[in-house]
Amino acid sequence: MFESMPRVVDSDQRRVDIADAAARLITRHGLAAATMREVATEAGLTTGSVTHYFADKRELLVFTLNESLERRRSRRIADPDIAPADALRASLEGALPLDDDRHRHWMVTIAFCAQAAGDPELAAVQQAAYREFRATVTTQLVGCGFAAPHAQQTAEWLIAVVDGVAVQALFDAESWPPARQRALLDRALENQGLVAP
Amino acid sequence: MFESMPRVVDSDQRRVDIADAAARLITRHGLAAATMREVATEAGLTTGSVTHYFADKRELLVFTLNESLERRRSRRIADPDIAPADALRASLEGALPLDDDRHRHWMVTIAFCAQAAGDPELAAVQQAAYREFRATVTTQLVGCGFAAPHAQQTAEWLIAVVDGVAVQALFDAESWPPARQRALLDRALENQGLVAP
DNA sequence: ATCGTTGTAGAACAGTTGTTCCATTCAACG
DNA sequence: CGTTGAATGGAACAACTGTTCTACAACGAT
Repeated sequence: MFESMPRVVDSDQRRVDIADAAARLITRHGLAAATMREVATEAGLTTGSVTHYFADKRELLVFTLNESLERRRSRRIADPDIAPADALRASLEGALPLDDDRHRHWMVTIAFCAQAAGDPELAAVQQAAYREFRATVTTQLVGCGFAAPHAQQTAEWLIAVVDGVAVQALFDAESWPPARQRALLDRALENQGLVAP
Repeated sequence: MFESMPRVVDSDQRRVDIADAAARLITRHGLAAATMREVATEAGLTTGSVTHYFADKRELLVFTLNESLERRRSRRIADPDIAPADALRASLEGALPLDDDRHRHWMVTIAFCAQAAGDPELAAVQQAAYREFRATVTTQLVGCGFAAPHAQQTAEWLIAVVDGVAVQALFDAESWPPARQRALLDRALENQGLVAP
C-alpha cells in the first residue's frame, strides 16, 4: 500500500486542459455554452472523464476562472534585472487583449463578472485579483521613483486607462488593433512622465 | 372590422416592463438566470403572457439590450442652452455606475458582451452603440473648442478612462464609491484642460 | 499472469428549459 | 347584452441540463 501509480496521466495537466476547453467555449459563445458535455467534447473526452477530474460543474468553472487569472498574473515581472519602467509596461500590457490568449482571459473574466454578482466566492476571487493587480502596479511605480501616495493614485489611473481600452477593444475589435491599443497605453505612460523609447 | 381595442393595456409599456424584469435578473444572477419562467415571475406574469409580447426568448433578450442602451443614450444632452463642458460631463457620467440604474446598464451590457462574440446581430448592436457614444463625445469636445482630429483622440481617451473606472467599480464596488469615480473623472477632465468648478 | 488502482466511456435519471397549445378572462363595440 | 379579439393562465412536450452509476480498459506492482 505504498505508492501505486497505475496510469500514466498527469492529472493536474488534464485539469488545465479541461479548463482551457471551457475557456474556449466561454470565449466563443458565452458561459451558457460551457455545458459539461460541450466541455468534454471540446477537450476530446466524455462527461464521465470530466466528472472524474472535477466533482462539480461549479468546481470546474471556479478552476477555469482561477487558471485564467493565474495566466495573467504570470505576465507580471518581478525580475530586479529588468528596468522598472519595462516591468510596469509588461504588467499593463498583460491586461490588454493584444493576442488570443489575453483576449480569451478578458472574455472569461467578463463572463464571470455577471455571475459573480450573486456569488460571494466568485466575487471574492475577482476582487482579490483586482487588488493584487493594483498593488503590483503601485509597487512598480514606486520602483520608477514615484512617492508612495502618488503611486497608488497613478496606479488606479493607469489601470483605468488599460481596462477602458480593453473593454472598447472587446466591444469593437475592428477599431482597436494591437497597435492602437499600445499607442493609447504609450500616451498614458508619457502623460505620467514614464517615457519609453 | 375597423379598430377594436378589447383590452386596456399599453403593450409597448408591457414590453418595457418585461425587459426591465429581465434586466434585473441578469444584474442579480447573470444571463443564465433570465429564463422565461423567471422573467415572467419577476414581471408578475406567466410564460403565456410573456410569449404573447415576445415571439422568442431571443427577441426578448435583444429588446432588453436595446432598451438598456437606449436608456443610457437618453442621458446624453444635446440642448444648446447647456454649456458644452456640462453636456460633455453628463455624457461621461452616464457611463459610470453611479446609481442602480447605471449599474444595471453596465451589468446588462457586460452580460451580453460574451454572448455577442458568437452572435453577429448582438455584436452589431453593441458596436453601433459604442461608435455612437464616441461620436457624441467627439462632437461635444469640438463644442468645447477642440480641433476635430484632436477631439476624436481625446474622446477615445476620455471614454477609456470612464470605462476603466466603470469596470473597476463593477469588480470591486467597495473600493469605488460614486465620489471616487467622479474624482477620477474630474482628474481626467482637468488633464485635458476641461475644468469644472 | 493477476491484482488493484486509475482513467474512460456512455447509459440512465430527475429536473429544467424554450416553446406550443388551448381554455379562460375581460373590456370595448355593435 | 352578446360578440369580438387581445390578454392571460397554465398544462403539455420534446430537448437538454448536471449528476450518478456501472461496466470496461490500461497500466504498475506483486
